[in-house]
Formats: sequence, structure tokens, C-alpha cells
Amino acid sequence: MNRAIWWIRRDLRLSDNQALAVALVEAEIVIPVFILDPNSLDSQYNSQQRMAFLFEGLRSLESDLRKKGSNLIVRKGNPLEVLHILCAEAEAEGIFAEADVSPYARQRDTRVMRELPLELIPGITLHPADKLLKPDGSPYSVFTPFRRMWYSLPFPGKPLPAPERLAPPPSLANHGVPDFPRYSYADSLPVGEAIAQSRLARFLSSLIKHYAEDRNRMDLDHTSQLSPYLRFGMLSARQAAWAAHVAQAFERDITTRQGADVWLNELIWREFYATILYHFPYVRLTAFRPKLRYIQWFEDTAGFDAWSAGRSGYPVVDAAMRQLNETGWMHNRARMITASFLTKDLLIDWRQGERYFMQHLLDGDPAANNGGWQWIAGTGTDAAPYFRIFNPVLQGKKFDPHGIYVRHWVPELSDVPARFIHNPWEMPTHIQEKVGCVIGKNYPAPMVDHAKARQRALAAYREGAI
DNA sequence: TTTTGAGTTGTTCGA
DNA sequence: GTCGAACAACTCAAA
Repeated sequence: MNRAIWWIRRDLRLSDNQALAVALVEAEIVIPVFILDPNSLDSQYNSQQRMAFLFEGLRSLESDLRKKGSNLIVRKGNPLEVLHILCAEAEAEGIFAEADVSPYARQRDTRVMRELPLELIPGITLHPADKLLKPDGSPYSVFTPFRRMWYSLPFPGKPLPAPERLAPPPSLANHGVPDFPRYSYADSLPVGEAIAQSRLARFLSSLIKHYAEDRNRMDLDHTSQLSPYLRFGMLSARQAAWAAHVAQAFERDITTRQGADVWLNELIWREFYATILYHFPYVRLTAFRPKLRYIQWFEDTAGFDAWSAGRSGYPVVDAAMRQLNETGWMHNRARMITASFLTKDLLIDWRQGERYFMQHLLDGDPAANNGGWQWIAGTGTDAAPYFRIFNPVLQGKKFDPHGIYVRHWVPELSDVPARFIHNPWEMPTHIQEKVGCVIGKNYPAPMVDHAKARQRALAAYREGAI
């Protein structure tokens, strides 16, 4: 065919882009298009800063496309209508896009496919979600067998290089990338494919060595912090997994190999939850496990507000929520601790936490976020047993042993002695006054007593399970 | 079809 | 301080 549209959604990259690669094989002129879809942008699950991250990423992609001789066409509106118009204007005979797994995306794409020549190409995960099945054809719902099967599959090829040159697209009306909202986190999480690739290289050359041992430490920066880039495809899952795969096989240093192993495992979790959402789209609405759909959650607006604002009185929980609110990212261990606190200590519906995370995380991904929340709440696939309730004081002592993470995000506690940093309410009054942290005045008293809250949660889960 | 072994990330209690 | 058991039963995957 002569002209085709490359419909960009969450694959903001030129390297290892299989949808783009197929389009380039099929058509002489490929027109890169992004559609600003009000359904997505105005969703209650969207985040202003994630949207800003996306727009900044589009600007970066636009500049990369121009260097290759092409351009980026941005249009606004219902995707089906926009694509109808664009196909007519550009005389495009085909549309190529990376397949997605979320219920909204699949419904949208199905509608487009009924009327227009849309071809979906895998890429959001290494192995397409509809292919990751048990021998009997049904989907997995337990991680370990899923992983075994994943490992038994051949690695799906090396990542593709970016195309050398692109043919200039025809002249078309262009809405351009919006200027608002402004992106606020460029210092900690700068945007673009080149940045994503260099961060992957940095992770592989130094941080991955510590990954197996220290990835749970909230006070250390030994995680990859690549999730926002994977979220928008500035880095492909295959590029990430390929790097881990190569390190596993050829790296001499054993701790680096172990790090690669553990990190690849995390990437397989990402594949697992994408597959779960694909096969069980109802998990966005209700518990994966039917037996846990009847837990009596509290309607506790004040409690939810204290949790979300980082005013729970538990230092680790507050540090984590403030990290999220101030940077759009949260350490993985901290996600588990805060989620456990909301669902178990406060007995607030996991869906409220899921939505809050989606409203604030730059990497907010429907599949991974839902999978994580349901896992913590005990309602999900292969979920934590209901009696597995995180103790925020112990978690703090284990994974932020010196209180560095807490002090960084909760400055009220910066002068609290190390032995009280995770339980400041136990400080004798004279010390509270001396270090300028009077509980109830400078820093909140714990909003619940964890030991009692734990008993309450155990009872509620016992009663709620049918 | 039936059976068997296993299942990300924790905590508390009592010996 | 350290260790193992209990916390519950269930469902899944695979033989």
C-alpha cells in the first residue's frame, strides 16, 4: 500500500517498535498519528502529571521523528471519528498500532477494526496476552506456573533498531501537542526515548548489581525506576527483558546475574498482570476472587484523606504518600506498605486506593496497579493470605533501617532519634519537646492502633469471606 | 478422573 | 535473641 497510519498510543519510541516496523514494511509512506482521546484524558483514573509526562514524551517523539524526516500529527476527538477523517484526508489504506490489554482500549480498538483497516501488533508485553495460556487453553491465575511457562518459551527475538529514515508524511492539519498541564518532575524523571534508553544502560552498568539484595530498601536508589518509561513505551518490554536476558547469560559477576534474574522476574510480573487484565477484564470493577467480594469496607472520607495526604501518624506510610504526591513515583516496597495500611488497617476499599494511585503515579498502569492492589487486599490472583498484614513499624525498621527515607519525606521527624523514627509516639515527652516533634502537635498521633486494627481486619475478612 | 504438592513480598506467639 | 508453628482453607497446575 502507499500510505498507512502508525497510530501511537503507549509506544512512544522509534526503536524496537513492531507496529511501526510492520507499517514500514506494508506501506511506502507511514504517517505517525497521536489522538488526544477525551475518554482517556478526562477519566477519573487519569493523572494531570501523567498526562503532562505523556505530552512531554510526544514532544520528544516529534523531535525524533523530524530528525528522521517525518513528523507527528496530533488530532483531538473520538478515535474512531478522527481515524475516519484522517484516512480520508491522507488517503491511508491501513492503520497499524500496538495491541493493548485494558478493557477500554480493547473496546475502542474493536470498534475501530469493525469499520477501518486497523491491524494490531504485539509489543506492550513480550508475549501477546492472548497466547499466554495453559496447555488446556485456559488462562493462568497463579504466578509461578505462569513464570515457568514464560521461561519455557523462546525469547521473542532481539529488539529492533530504529529506522534510519522515514518518508515525509503528506501535509495535514495538526492540532499539535498541548502545552498544558506543565510537567513538574523533569528533574527526577526526565522524559523521552533517549533518556529511557540511557537510564536502562545506567541501571545495567551499576544499579542492577545491588538489585537482588537491596531493591526493597526504601532509603536506597537501587530500583530501576524505569516504570514510567515502560508505561508509555519510551522503553519496550522487550528491550528491558532482552537486557536482563543477556546479563543473565553472559555477565561474569554473580551478583549482577542475580540482580538480572530478580529484575526479569519483576518484568514477568508485569506480563502476568497484563495477561490477567486481558483475560479477566472485570478485575477493574470487582475482586478477582468471588469469595472476597463481600467484605464490609468502611466509608471513611476523613481516614482516606489522612492516608492520602501523608498524615496517618505512621512515619513510613506518610513518607511514602508524600513521595507519591511530590514526585509521581513511589518505591515498590512503599506501595505495598501504604496499600496494606489502607485496606487492612483502615479497612477502606482497595478500589479507592487503586484510583488514588492512578491519579498520581506517572507509571500508573491499569493492569499492574490493579494487580498490585488486589494482591495486597487479598482479593486477587494468587493473593496474599488475608492474615498477611504489614506492620508499618516493622517494615520501616527492616527496609529503612536508619530512617533516612522517613526523614527525607517527613521533615517534621528529621531530628527524631533513630530508635524512635518509626514509632515516634513512643518517645518520652521531654525528648519530643527537645527534638521539636511533639506528637499531636508537630506530627500526628497514629490514626489507628495497629495491633487493634489488625485484629479488626482479621475479623472483617473472616466475616466477609463466603 | 483423581491425587498431590504448592502457592512473591508477613506477623505474632510461645518455647 | 532465635526458631518454628500458627494464622485457613482453598484453588490451581500438573502428574
